[in-house]
Amino acid sequence: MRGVNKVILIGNLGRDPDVQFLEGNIAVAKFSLATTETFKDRAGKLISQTEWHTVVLWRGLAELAQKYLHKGSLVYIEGRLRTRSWEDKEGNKKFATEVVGDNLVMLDKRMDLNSSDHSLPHHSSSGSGPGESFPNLEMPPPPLNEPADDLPF
Amino acid sequence: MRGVNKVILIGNLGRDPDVQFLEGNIAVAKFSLATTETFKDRAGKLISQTEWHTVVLWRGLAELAQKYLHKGSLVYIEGRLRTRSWEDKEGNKKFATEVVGDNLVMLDKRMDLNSSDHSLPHHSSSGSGPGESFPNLEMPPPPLNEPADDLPF
Amino acid sequence: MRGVNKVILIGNLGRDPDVQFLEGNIAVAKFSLATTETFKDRAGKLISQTEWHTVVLWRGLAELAQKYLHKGSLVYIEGRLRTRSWEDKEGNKKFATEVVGDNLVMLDKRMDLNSSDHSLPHHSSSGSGPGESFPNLEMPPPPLNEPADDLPF
Amino acid sequence: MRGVNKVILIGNLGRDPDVQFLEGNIAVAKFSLATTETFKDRAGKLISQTEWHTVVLWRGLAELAQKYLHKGSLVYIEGRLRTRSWEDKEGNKKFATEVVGDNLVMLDKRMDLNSSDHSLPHHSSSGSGPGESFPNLEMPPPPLNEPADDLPF
DNA sequence: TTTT
DNA sequence: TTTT
Repeated sequence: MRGVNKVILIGNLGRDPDVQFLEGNIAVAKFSLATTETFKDRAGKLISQTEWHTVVLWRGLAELAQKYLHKGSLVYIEGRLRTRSWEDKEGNKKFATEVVGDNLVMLDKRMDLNSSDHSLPHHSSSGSGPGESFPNLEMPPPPLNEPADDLPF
Repeated sequence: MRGVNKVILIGNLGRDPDVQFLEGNIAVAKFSLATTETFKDRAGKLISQTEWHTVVLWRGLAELAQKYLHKGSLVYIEGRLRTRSWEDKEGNKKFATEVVGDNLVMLDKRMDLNSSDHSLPHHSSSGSGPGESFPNLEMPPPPLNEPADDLPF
Repeated sequence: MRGVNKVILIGNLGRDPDVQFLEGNIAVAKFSLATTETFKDRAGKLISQTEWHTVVLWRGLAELAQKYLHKGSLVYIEGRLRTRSWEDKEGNKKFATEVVGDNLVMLDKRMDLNSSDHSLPHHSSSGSGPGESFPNLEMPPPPLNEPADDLPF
Repeated sequence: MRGVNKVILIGNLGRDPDVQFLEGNIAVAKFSLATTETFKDRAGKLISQTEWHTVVLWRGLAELAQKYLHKGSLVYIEGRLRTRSWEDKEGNKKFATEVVGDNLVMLDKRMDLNSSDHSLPHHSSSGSGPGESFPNLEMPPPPLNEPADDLPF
């Protein structure tokens, strides 16, 4: 391949994720993410600029989103751009550009997953239950689990 | 600020850049960029997937684009996502997501800018000639860096 | 230029930043940053892997670090790799690779800077004072402050 | 996980890759990569700054490196930082920071892998021939994407 | 040396 | 529509 298509976002969810299950029980989550960048303009005035992104997550990441993300959550998303187009009922050509995430890092304190106890309550509006043992963690950048320090160099 | 909005693309221009000059002689360049990623599907078949992006460059970068980029050019673009919306004449809400570039690296051989002479002819789709000696490819044998700048550590 | 040298880190400071001022009152901050990635190995076992990085910040970013960062702070750092080498007193060749940051985003709740009130206490060990009015915010990726939506396309 | 450790490089190999095979026939490639960034200093003078990185690739990527990369090759590398430490024979503590790559894009024309034939000769420093028709540079006129996959939105 |  |  001779191409790269990469997006990196840190921002807050505008609403709770919308999660659906396709045939085969494949989860798809979708939410709006606001990234706000602050800088000084030429006059030295602090300018805050917010951009809204549509983020789409599949499978394990979608299930994580369903369980742990909600309106206001701060997340890091790494993914790629994808533009879809279609015609609405009036025959108007429509475009929508989305960020298809393949890595998700939750940045809210309450949402850390590094602990071995994953059943903490988490400020969630949707609720959850026991036994959230992350069978689907499936973090995308596959380990590779190299023989580490026996590098022959 | 608590946000990040970053895009990294490597791809080819679909057409020559469209460059305009706003009042104040501010250059704005716009072009379509195709990023093609190749991967294997579950059956092990090589799948090639092309995504088109609208890239917008301002000022100096737009002028570089005008001078050196053309249909087919391979470039690295680093920038941020920006979605604009408007209503067309029929009153339909329209959206367009663009990548506003704030870094540009030309990856075609003929387009190297490391020389101090930026007035080379370009737009050449094939031709070459003498003097393509790429002295900077013959780089000093690996490391051996200098003893820092003035870092007090 | 035909090169890219970019690093993106999210992690926690191992200690309070070490900040020094060079002649000309130029601030330089240095700290260790731990990035922890969790993934499943082939056996499905959750593996947590921590890497330590040396981060160096200059000028305005160094001053932000001094004021707002401390041991444990969660930050996003964007920068570039730089390897320095020297000989110690025994004449041994030494190398050190650092991440020179040119963007910093504080991800701890208490440390948000988007508010207009910047004098909040912040769990800091070093303390601060009133009137921290961010004269040096100087976020690196210069605004560019484009004439926005009067884009001629 | 609450960490990110990501490196993105574009540069030229300083030497042919050094490839070794560990037990289990696992390939490991190692090479030096020079990234050169050009910018203007305060006096407006063009400054060119080269940084050398040690890149390590595993398995399939190492095999690609062996087949297609050589001294001077221009590549995009995406990976993560890893610092190893050890003591040399004299008992001196040594450190080495490497970029462990998990994505590789070859940016030299001759090295395009978009074809399904990966067995091309490479190591050729100049020659060319028939069949370099790059049909994928003649891409379909911009957008007009397909109506999504099966996304339920 | 961090974080959960 | 978020966040501070």
